[in-house]
Amino acid sequence: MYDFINIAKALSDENRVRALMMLCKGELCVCQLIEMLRLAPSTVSKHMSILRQARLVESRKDGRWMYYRLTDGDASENVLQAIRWVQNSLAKDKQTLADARQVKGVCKMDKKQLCDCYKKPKTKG
Amino acid sequence: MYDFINIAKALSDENRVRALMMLCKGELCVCQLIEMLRLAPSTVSKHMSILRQARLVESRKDGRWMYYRLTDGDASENVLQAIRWVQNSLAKDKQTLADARQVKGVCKMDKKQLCDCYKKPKTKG
DNA sequence: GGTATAATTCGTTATATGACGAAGTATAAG
DNA sequence: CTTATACTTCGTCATATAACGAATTATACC
Repeated sequence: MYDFINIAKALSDENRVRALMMLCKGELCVCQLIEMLRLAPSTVSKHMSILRQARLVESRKDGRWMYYRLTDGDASENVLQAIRWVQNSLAKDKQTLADARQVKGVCKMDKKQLCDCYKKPKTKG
Repeated sequence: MYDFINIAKALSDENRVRALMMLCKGELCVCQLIEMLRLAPSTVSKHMSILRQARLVESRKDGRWMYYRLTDGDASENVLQAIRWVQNSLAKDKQTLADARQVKGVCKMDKKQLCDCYKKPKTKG
């Protein structure tokens, strides 16, 4: 029950669900998620840790960069079912589609440049 | 997205999830849910209205009694999938099994007697 | 009609959550 | 070794949520 509630809570915030959907096409770095969600680094980090605690995502560290991806093989059936539910429910969602479009561009950007963005006082719009 | 988040929020409270699971075997009256959850009538009523807003349950009024049941046929695929996810995740959950056992007894009780219970200052325990 | 009653709505309170910036940690670069 | 940097943790604040009892609504019974 506790695990279930944890997953449901993780899925009850729009920014977390957006992040989760963005990971459908492959792993993303925190700085890329920051760029997409337009939230403070600390906020995005917290969101991702909540998703990870719920076992919905996994992470790997590559140097200074932290990558998050959807949990796959080694996930419990309940987690997998939850992920399928999110994906089915939001496959045609407006925000999801817009994010999917935009994330492609973000992936092409140089990560160094990306990280510089959120240090300046909100120049990028 | 809004609908999805609404469902996830509805599922992120243990008492609401317990209520939902109790409805798997058939409809229940509010007074029966009050007895099971051991919460104030106003609290239970609020919980059920949240579940209804999320379209996870439907209700019918029979005289003074209000019955809630799981949404079935006329539900969206996303709602049905959410319900299946809850059911699969919690089929073997300890709390769920205990509730299933207890709810049988509550269903056999006289509703009038049941409703009297929560008017007295917490005698039943 | 008036009273009792099942449920809901309203108002209040305590706690949980989401946001941020500052401080801290771990790794890369000089 | 020192500095820069990508991310996380911590502390704080505003808002959301869950709980309750009081007041209200809708229906049954007299």
